[in-house]
Amino acid sequence: MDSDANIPGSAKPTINDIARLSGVSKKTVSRVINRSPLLNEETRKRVDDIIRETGYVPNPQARALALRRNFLIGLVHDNPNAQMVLGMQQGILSVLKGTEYELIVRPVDRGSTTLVADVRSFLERQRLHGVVLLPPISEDDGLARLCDELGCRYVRMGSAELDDAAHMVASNDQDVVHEAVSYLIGVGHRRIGIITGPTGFRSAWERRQGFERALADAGIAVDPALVVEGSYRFESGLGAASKLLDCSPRPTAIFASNDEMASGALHAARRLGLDVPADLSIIGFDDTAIAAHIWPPLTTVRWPIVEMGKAAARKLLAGTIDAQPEVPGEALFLSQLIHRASVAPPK
Amino acid sequence: MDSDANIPGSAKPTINDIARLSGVSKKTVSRVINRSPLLNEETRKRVDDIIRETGYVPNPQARALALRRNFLIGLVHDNPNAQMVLGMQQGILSVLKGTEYELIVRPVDRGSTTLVADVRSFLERQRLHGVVLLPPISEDDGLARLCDELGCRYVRMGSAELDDAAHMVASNDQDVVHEAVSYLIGVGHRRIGIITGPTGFRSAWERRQGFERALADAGIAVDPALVVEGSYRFESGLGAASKLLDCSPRPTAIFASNDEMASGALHAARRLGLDVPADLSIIGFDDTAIAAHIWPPLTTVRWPIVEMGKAAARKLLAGTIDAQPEVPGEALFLSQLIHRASVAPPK
DNA sequence: TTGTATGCGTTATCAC
DNA sequence: GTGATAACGCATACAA
Repeated sequence: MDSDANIPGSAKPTINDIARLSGVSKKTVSRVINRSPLLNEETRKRVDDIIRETGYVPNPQARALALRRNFLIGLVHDNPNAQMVLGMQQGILSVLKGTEYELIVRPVDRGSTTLVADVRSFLERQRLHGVVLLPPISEDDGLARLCDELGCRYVRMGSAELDDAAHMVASNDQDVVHEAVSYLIGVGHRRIGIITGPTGFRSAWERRQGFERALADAGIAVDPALVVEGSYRFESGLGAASKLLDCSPRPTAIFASNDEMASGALHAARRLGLDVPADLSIIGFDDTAIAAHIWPPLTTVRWPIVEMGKAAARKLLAGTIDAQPEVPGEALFLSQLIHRASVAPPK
Repeated sequence: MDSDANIPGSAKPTINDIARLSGVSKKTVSRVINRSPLLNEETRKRVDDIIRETGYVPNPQARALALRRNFLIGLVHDNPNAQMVLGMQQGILSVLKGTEYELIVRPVDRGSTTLVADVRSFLERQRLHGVVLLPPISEDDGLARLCDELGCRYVRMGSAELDDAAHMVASNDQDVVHEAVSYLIGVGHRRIGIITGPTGFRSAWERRQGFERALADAGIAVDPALVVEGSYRFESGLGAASKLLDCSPRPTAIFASNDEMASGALHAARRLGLDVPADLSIIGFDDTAIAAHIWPPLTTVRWPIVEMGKAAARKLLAGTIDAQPEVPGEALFLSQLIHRASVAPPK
């Protein structure tokens, strides 16, 4: 397919070439490109044919300048966990594929006092079509207001519904943890420990709430000694689990707020010569690659992260000519408990 | 800091505003922005002051249109493995941080017959400053030529030096695998199996070469039955290892061409009731999160992937005003063997 | 050393 | 329905 068929010098055709070749004005070509409704179907077709013949593609830079808006989607995050960033990227990109939109990745530093200012200058400069905000910075209402102020569409991803459906892609962390812990209780566990995520993370709070609610619903009091905070990292899981396993009586099960810490807990158990799941049951959260590949395979919670990425992109594209049918109620995504081999009844 | 200080209506200042405020022409302002050498130091300073006062930032869209070149770096890949994509991203972004460049991620499908055409239209449309090509598509010389033709800078990442230093960021896979296998031989192993990567991947070939060279150097013949191909996925590692462990006499050590397959091999050993490392030694490749978190912690090869990402970005930025000092000879990156607990002398 | 005129490729305005 | 003309904000060629 020679896309430069009618253009001498092999320069890429511009809107002017199309206008000349099809005997209409630039503006009319522009109308065809942008699917203007008030257009004679006949001229529409003629121009469209020329466009196809020449392989003309509008120049994104020129459009961006004229429209004061880029055809770019931003992924703004603070590197929470690799699995999440990559999964979201994958979901977003799969929706963007075939459209005129591209993905631009922008890590930020949530510790920085200039976070909002940084994002502001980024958005002002790049004039993005929209952004996806990942946790934990997605929990910052200031950023959402900033997007509104700058006229930049946004979708927040999070562990709870902290915005309206058009701006939110949420998972039901609290409920699924409730289910997981209830399952532990169901097979007979009574002393259950939790390794929480770090204070300040909404996901940490939601998961802990699910844990406590499950205990409460079963009439079990929460023993403060069985609640230890972690940082979502392997070492913190190792340390927290060691602490938990020092308690007496020892807990017979541990819910770790993510897989990495769960795998740390597994190591802690092994150091003490404890068999998992015979002596200690463990449930994680995330269903990362680790979960299925460690021994024993980890019972954990699977987050439909890629689907959430797709939903986020669809929300951002809503109303454009690249819009895809949006599934109604596509704001809340249900995580599910994946049963593997790290849970057994207590001895 | 009110960046709209002197601008009524709070519109962002343009080059015209700066020119007016500092009493010079647009062109002079443009020269200041682009660090033109032939400039009166005095006017330079005056304009610079105004720029700082107003918080003026040149509009990237307008620059892109005028320069026919965007301030964007592309990461083009075919989703080889999550660790690699993310590591490269991290490295690239850390170099791009603070510059005017942004990162745009573009997954492609190497199976598609239109791969080159797809990349071409992507590059033609986006007018990127440069691209980073990840394996396995980085091994495609056609893509490199395409970049040259389109005047798009590029850097290829790979397991061997398949381009000149300015366009290549390579790791020494063959040598480090030679080292790893020699180490196995050194502690006494004689029957060593290998789970290779899929045919057609340069990395697979390099690693296998390293394996065979190490055996040859030790005067050990390669037993074809001890060479099994995998797909770089967990299941293939499980299957390949099962095959290897079926041989008699059984191999006492296995080199798996990546961690995911190594972890599959670990599961295969466990199924047979074999103890690692007492009955079977295993070495992986990648040093992914899995490696340190499985049991026993996996001896593996660490790839300086983030550093390679940084180097790639630095090469792409060379010659720009955002250029960073480039370490000489920054084309070959040395992987290293990470000793953990999955290797022991044979019984 | 600095300024003027013009172009980059598209969209918006407002006529016809 | 369609078209001439002026933005959009910056850079380049060529003068001065």
